Amino acid sequence: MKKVRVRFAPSPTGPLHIGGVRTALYNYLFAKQNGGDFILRIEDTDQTRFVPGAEEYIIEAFQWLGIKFDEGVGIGGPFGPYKQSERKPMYKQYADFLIENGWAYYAFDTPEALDAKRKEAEAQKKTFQYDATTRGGLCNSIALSKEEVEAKLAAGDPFVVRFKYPADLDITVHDLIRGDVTINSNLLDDKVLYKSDGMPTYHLANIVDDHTMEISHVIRGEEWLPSAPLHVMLYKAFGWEAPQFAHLPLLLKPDGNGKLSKRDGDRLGFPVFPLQWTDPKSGDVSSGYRESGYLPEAVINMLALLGWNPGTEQEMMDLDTLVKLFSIENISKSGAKFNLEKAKWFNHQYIQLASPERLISMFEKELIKHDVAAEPAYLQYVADLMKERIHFIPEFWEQTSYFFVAPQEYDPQAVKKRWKPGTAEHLRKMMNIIESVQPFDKETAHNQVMEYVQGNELNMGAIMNSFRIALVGAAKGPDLFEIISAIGVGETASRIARAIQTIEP
RNA sequence: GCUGGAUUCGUCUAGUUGGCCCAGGACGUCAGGUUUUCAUCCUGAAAAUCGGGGGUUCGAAUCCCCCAUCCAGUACCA
Repeated sequence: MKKVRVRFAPSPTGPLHIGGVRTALYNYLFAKQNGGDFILRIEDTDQTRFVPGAEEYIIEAFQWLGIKFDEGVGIGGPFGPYKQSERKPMYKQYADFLIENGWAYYAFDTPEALDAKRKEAEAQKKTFQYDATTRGGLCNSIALSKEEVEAKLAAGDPFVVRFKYPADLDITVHDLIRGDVTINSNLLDDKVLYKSDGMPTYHLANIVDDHTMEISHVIRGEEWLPSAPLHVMLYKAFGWEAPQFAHLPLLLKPDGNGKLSKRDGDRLGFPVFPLQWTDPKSGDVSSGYRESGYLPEAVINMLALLGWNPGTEQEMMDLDTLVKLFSIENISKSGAKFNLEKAKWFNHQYIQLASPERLISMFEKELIKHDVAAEPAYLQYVADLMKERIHFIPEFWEQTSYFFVAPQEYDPQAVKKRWKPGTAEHLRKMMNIIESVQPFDKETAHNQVMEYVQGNELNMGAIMNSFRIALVGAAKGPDLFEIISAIGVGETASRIARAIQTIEP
């Protein structure tokens, strides 16, 4: 059996879309499961859409995700170059081969002439199609005489090469996910294979590269399904064995229908890109999963389950497990809507699973952003206490800042609800009790304070929350005596004093 | 418009050869519990007449036919 070789082939036209990441992930899982190779090819045949930095972005994104390529741009390999612009010289001969064998022809029609044809057809509520019925009336090597064609070529007139579909032929694409898909060639138009700038189009470059790189399986987005018949015909024209095809369902926007797009993320508050991206032209910044505080394994797990499942009820799967369990048969046929809540849940799960070392390292990085430093042992203590409340990495600061710095303000709603006349006096007395516990012990302190609260028949909820407001700044957080134990009795006393002064001036 | 694809709880989905499905799990939602608060956590509940309509069958989410809706493609873009 042929060795499994799959590729991910993005265009460097901007940041990598999360749907593209899923496509790459499925390719990777399939390759690794079958002991095959996973290749990164850059499809930059459209020079007008090239965006600087996009290629580097793609490589960095996969590095972050832990998805490794065996060959390709940035790695090298025996089938290089892996960038289509660098393969430019080799495509011409394949276009020529097609022309020589009657599978393609030269077309000299200007874009303006074709536009006019399209508008004309549109006016009659029809669609203009460059095909067997219209070829004869257009400016190409089928309609023109041999001499005219040669004269045009000799004169250096711009031309494209178009594929010549045989008339009335049923073309069947066997898709691993959808089964056989058949379409009649009369409904297809003669696609441009080779552009007037001397570059192949996607279709030609794709087939030539997949063949010469010995790709065994083409796993790509569903948007390619309509052009799959062309690809099948191209393999046939060249006399090459076609790879197996699998067209993945689309990733849909969470509200309504339709493909997930860049704008949806900005609108709905979740990233559409793995890494943050700054548009080099406009300067617009799009958020990324990494910068938003997602763990790469959570992103991978969530993405894997958007359109696939292991056939069991297992949901938590790391990359290695995914490699073992993945199967093309279990890929669903319909598009999947992105679900922010589930993504959040996954991230929470993976934060709970993170090793203490990793937790501390993430924690430290967040603190540095706020110019705060702390001993690893202290970080460890706070992390153990707080990690189950954290969903995203930035919360390592947002949820824990009071362990490092005194609150700068007090939640007015909480104060209004919990801070009553007499509160200050009770806090002072409780503080005295806590200070009298020598050496400090959180359980002893807790018990003695409880005695005071009960002995004075105080409202537990009110009094403890006012204490909490003083330490935290809001009515939230873990056990009070854990906080006191962490920040120290001295700091506790000064926070109490400060709260009283601020709230009851 | 044309062509192709898709259609099970709000969402992701299980359901592959018709009966074990008056449809299971997860996220979310709601209720209760735990807690001094918030979050977490635990327990429970509601939630899909399987897009609709016809068949076939003792029996259909699963097979057949028709319809509807949604999506994709329809560029010298990928």
